[in-house]
Amino acid sequence: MKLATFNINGVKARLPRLLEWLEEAQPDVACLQEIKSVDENFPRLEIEALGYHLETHGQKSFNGVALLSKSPMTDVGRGLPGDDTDEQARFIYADIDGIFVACLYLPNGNPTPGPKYDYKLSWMARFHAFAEAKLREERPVIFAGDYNVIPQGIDVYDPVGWQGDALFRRQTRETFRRFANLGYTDALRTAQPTGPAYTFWDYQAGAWQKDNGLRIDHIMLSPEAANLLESAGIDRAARGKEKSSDHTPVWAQLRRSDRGVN
DNA sequence: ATGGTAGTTTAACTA
Repeated sequence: MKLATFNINGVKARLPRLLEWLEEAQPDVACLQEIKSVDENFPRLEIEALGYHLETHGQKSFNGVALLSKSPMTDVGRGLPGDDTDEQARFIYADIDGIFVACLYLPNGNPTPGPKYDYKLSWMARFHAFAEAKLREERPVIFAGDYNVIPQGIDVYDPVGWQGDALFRRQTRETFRRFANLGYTDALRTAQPTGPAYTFWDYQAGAWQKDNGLRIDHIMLSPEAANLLESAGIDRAARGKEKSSDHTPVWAQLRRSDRGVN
């Protein structure tokens, strides 16, 4: 199974790029973030025409996540548990071929300090609790998406300049590390342990041309899912196209989990 | 210290 995550930054503006990427990359499962669309306006027919089942959790103007899968999805859920007052559409999950797959768009958190950073930390605390509970099921679990977290200095072009930013400050990295240390493996860093592996380049200041990137899109695997990992990578070429998203897709290839693999 | 770009939506917010 090939699973990919892609922050598309607006499904309406990005539809041609999205369709062309799906046809080229042929992911079995795609986790999309920042669809910036309500469910009723999502271009469902175009996606289904490529052979995908589709589940969305949309919102007007901002945020919004979607799951695309060539296999049917069951036990679909929307929203991150733990706060009934949270109206932001940042989390959707489903069972796909025996694997639990969640697509997430973690809050940016800037400016910091302030209410937006507080929201980021509280969202991460709820996510930690969810991921910890999921681990106890002892089965393949995948959390893929835009984490808005730069895990280490190697994952940003200018670590000093970014040290106060909500994506990189110490508390953000520590909170992400505590989640990972529950037992979640970073698929991309398993395939590529060293060196820059950016997934985002700002539209501004020629960031793409200068390769001033960040690694903030991650595919995190439970131990049972990590056992299935064959390879992982970044579709860098997508970022260089006309009218591209400011993010580029990250993918992981996993063996099917239909047997008792240890 | 500000602005640089893009999407959604139409002045301002988010990133």
